Amino acid sequence: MFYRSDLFNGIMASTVFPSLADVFTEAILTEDIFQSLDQVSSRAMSETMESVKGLNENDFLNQHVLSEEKAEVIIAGTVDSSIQELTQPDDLMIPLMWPNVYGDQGGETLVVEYEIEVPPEETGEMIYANSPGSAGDISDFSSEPENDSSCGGSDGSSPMISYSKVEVKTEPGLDEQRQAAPYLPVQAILSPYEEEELEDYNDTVIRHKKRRKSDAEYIADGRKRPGRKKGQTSSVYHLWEFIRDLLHDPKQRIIKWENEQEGIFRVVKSSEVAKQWGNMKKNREKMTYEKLSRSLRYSRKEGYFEDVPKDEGYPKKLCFKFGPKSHGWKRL
DNA sequence: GCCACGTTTCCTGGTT
DNA sequence: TAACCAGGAAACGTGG
Repeated sequence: MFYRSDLFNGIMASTVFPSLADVFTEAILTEDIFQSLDQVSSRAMSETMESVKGLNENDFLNQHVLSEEKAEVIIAGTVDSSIQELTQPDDLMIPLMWPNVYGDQGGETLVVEYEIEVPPEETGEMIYANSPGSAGDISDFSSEPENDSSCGGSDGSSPMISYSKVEVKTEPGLDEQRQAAPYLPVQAILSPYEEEELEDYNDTVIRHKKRRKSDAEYIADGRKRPGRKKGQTSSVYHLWEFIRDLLHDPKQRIIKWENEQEGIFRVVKSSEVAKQWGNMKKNREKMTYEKLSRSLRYSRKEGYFEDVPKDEGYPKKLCFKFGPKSHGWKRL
């Protein structure tokens, strides 16, 4: 079973359609997807470019269903375990981080940090792909990079990418915990070792931020200063993504589809959903369904959810519908 | 430090 | 009466 967001949003959307760059590292959480991708990992990326010809922007969103056969053709070209230099938009096709989170492979995880800048003359504006820490980006628990060639070299040049490779050991028992809650991102369940590594990593990020170039340096380079722009979405794990991933988990019984084709779902155990959302956000016991539903109403205002059609027999309570700004909830 | 986003928290009032 | 819904207001955490 393939989910649209898994196949497209995370890997190719921003390549073909720069306007979709904000979903570049969308969560790839289902085990099936990892296995499928691994089996085809050696195929050339050029096949991907051939495969996506003829698709339009809507094919990467939630409006249409692609056949599984077509999806397999597309993902066949998307995976290449090698790290290559990124110098132009098409190079974004390279999978920038590809962890071995499936199967028992000793807990090794390859983490690749990256930063991509597309020259203004090619797109009319700068594009910044999501950085580690975005939704579904499991590199959050990575250790401090061993080889940080991050942007802004000492010679004043501006490298197109930076990356590092690290190994993370999985503590005994974590696999079981993660299997018990497959709808949660990996970073939701961390070992003490990984928590420590995460702190180190965050410290590194803070130090890195302090080294950011000045406005004058960016102007001298003929570039815009990086930063969130109006309308640019956050890369944190959102409530609608949490609910979507819950619905993708066949084992859970706390939320269910009322009409999957329409994106209408119903909360079965409100307190349990709130509790798990609280755990996800490190909010623990403080989260309640009252607060969660308030967030949900705000999300509805923003378009991530929308009103459930009246007079169509849906429950009046605890029933919601995904909105136009959410995606990946419909199965292919 | 500023700013935008996406909540979180608290609240009042209404509905089922 | 409990549980849920609706939305205002302000604060907060995150990340560019």
